[in-house]
Amino acid sequence: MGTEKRYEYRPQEIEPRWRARWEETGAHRAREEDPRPKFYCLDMFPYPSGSGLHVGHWRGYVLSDTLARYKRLQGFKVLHPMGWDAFGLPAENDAIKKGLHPKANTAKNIANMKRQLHEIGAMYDWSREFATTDPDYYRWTQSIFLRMWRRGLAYRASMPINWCPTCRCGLANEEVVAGRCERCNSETERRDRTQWLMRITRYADRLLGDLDKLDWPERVKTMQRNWIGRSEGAEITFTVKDPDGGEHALPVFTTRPDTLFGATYVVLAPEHPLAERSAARARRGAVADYAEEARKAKEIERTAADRPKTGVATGAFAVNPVNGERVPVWVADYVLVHYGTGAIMAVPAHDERDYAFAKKNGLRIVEVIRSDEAKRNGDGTLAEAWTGEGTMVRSGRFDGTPSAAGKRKVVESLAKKGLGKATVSWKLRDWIFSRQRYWGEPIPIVHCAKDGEVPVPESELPVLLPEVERYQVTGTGDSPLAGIPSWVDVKCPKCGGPAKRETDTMPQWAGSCWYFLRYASPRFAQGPFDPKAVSAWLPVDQYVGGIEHAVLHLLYARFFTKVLADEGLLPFDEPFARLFNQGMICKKSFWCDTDRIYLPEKEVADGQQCPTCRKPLHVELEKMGKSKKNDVAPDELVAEHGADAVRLYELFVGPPELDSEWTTNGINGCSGFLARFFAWVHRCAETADSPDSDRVARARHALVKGITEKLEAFKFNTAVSDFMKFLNEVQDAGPTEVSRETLRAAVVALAPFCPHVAEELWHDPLSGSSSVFEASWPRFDESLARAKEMQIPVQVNGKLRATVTVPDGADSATLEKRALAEPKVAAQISGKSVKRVVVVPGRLVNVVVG
RNA sequence: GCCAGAGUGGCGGAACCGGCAGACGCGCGCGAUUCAAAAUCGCGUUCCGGAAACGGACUGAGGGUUCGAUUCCCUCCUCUGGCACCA
Repeated sequence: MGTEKRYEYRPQEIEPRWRARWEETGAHRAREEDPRPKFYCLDMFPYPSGSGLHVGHWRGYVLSDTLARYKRLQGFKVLHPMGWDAFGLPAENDAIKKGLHPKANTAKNIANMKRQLHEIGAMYDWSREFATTDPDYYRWTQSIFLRMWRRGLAYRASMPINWCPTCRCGLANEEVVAGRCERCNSETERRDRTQWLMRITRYADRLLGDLDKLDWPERVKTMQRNWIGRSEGAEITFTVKDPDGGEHALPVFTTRPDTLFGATYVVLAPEHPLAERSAARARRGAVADYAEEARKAKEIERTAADRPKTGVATGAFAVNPVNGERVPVWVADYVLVHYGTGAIMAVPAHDERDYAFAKKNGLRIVEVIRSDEAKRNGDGTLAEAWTGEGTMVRSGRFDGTPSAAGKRKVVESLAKKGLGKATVSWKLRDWIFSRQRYWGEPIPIVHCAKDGEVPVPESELPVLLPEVERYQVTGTGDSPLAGIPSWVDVKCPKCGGPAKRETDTMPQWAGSCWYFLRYASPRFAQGPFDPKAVSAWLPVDQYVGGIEHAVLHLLYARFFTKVLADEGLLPFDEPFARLFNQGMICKKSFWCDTDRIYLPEKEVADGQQCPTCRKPLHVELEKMGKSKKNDVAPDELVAEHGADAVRLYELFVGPPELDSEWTTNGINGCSGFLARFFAWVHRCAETADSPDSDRVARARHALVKGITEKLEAFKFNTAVSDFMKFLNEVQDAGPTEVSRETLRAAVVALAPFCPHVAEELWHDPLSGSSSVFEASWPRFDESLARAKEMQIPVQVNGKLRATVTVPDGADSATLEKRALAEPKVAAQISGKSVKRVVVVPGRLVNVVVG
């Protein structure tokens, strides 16, 4: 015990030294000319926030770094880059809050976050660092935008948009959650504005179909499938007469053409062009009022699920193409203008929403799909809508047809008359791509009275953001850029006449749609990326990040990649082969209802009371965050235990894909383990090299086997416990039982997890001449990883009664004999007849008695 | 409502393909060291009964399949996340 004191583990001394050394020697540089196979390990692009990293942020970074270093030791050339997603609303809002210019504020935040990331000890290749706000980068974001514009993928349209009254700007649909602004939680309104959109819908089928190619978590793929929302059905054309006698075709979308005979009314979305046009004169005012109300209604009210269905009759009638029946036309906001055709045929007997609406408004309910499973009233009428399968009835010549076959037959018969066709509808909508904000990439388009939209010539890119004093939103809905005539007024690149620059900027997502391509050749000046470098490094082999990007970023990045592939710039059309979503780090938060504030744990009085008002606090386990005052800064932990210990605990805290609770004490176990490991290696190295004893050899092979298998399976938490188990075992053995080879294997196996201490031990006492990361991953021998003797449990009727020790590989006969000879077993079976003995060699013996 | 995921000691969690439930760590208890404390080391630690030997119970609840179920099947409960009038 006294000797251990000599080998005191001092991470504060070891870690900065090795980080400086790696930096000096360029140890983490990814080199294209390296002949080894490549591995591209990427963290999701961080936004450099001003509030700094907490241990929750560390989790993903530690995870990806451990994997990257493991791959490196396995003989891959590893690309593990880092950079900054620095444009966008949060960056701008943060700057406004601090009264700084976003450019200065962003630079400050980047410097701070980079310093914090260094502490982790990750093998980032900082020579490839860039930010989306670098003109050298956004020049190419603008260039890619122009490629999309030329392909007709970027276009302008006037449409109702989500307007956030607090941020005073438009939001993409994806930024509106339950009718509220995702960032500030204000209720959003609808306003009309000319917007830039991306025609992502043109790629809907490929974005959906190619999900099958990806090694991604199933839930992320499911979320994307739901978001894209492919729905097979039919467009069926009804006919509507307006009061002036004009006839209008009214296509409706349905997934249930088999229920067409049960359509008892038709509903138009309030914004549908025929709503007012077709309304009877006496009803026109009511329809217009209803539409106006619906238009102004806040999104939150409109989408509330249990909201009662409202609507007005237009007084017009539509003709059902299958039987010529006249049914009333209604306008109701439960029909959405942007889905399908913005109009539906209502079949109350077989659709819950139509059923509710029909009941409320006294409309007819006609059952046309017969099923014994349907719930009925005493008189045999439907007690609720039957939405399942059944047999067609009251459907003319289709009577008796099963509904599944009926879908096809009805459409076929309509198609012959040109009154219907099979179609596919998508939930996915085009992506609103413009923001009325200062801090984003200017959209490189010039508006000319004569030539219309004119792209800024490539040679004039980037369109730089002007340096300005005021960049706050105007509140008029225009970008602050609109208020700078010297920037806005330009000559038309085409005709030289007076023209104006587009003043909208791109959304934050823009820069993160292709950054993973730029890392391959970050300083390339002839294009967004060097095709050679991109084909050498891409696609990304392992992408690591939070689940919050399951749909938006990951869908947009896939979209951009497909467009660039169609441009002939990429030899692949999916950017991220494999995806891993780490769970969140949580911690208890303390909320005082009276004071309406969160309290940090250390200010909470005994008995979980508020220190000021003495009332009990709301205690909840929540995602760690500064705003909830439950964040833990890594700085103090690093100062006390070292980065390696923090890294180890980040992995040990729980299964990486699940949320885990951070406990302050938990890290002690990891830090203690490293101290013991450090001393153990030194102590063993002191003795003359001796061969491994049997148990040490076994422990080593079991360790390497365990770590290798667990890293491959992303089971970082149990990999760490394998290490602890190993040390517990070999510590029981004396130093003279341990070979040099075992020490080397253990140190290399630790290196992905705790790179600093592994590097230190590799050099001293193991006298490595180059970096431990130049070593190769240790091999293991399955047979040596097994113990020579094993304990086999013996059960009687499934209950454990004894354990016998037998040599590894003992056969069934031996096991049975030994088991029955066991006194405790004999006692249990005496006086009973042995019906059967189940022997599983290497596992157990179960004696069945009756 | 629909679709995922989860439910195991005081706590975080482990358990290969159906084979000793509770690995590993935290916490706690006892002991060593210390003038003392921290740190460190050793031993113990699912629960109930028992001084102990030992016996019994136990993986959200209930049922089923099996020699044997945390693991497979059915019914139900709870929690978390996503979607939510998408016709």
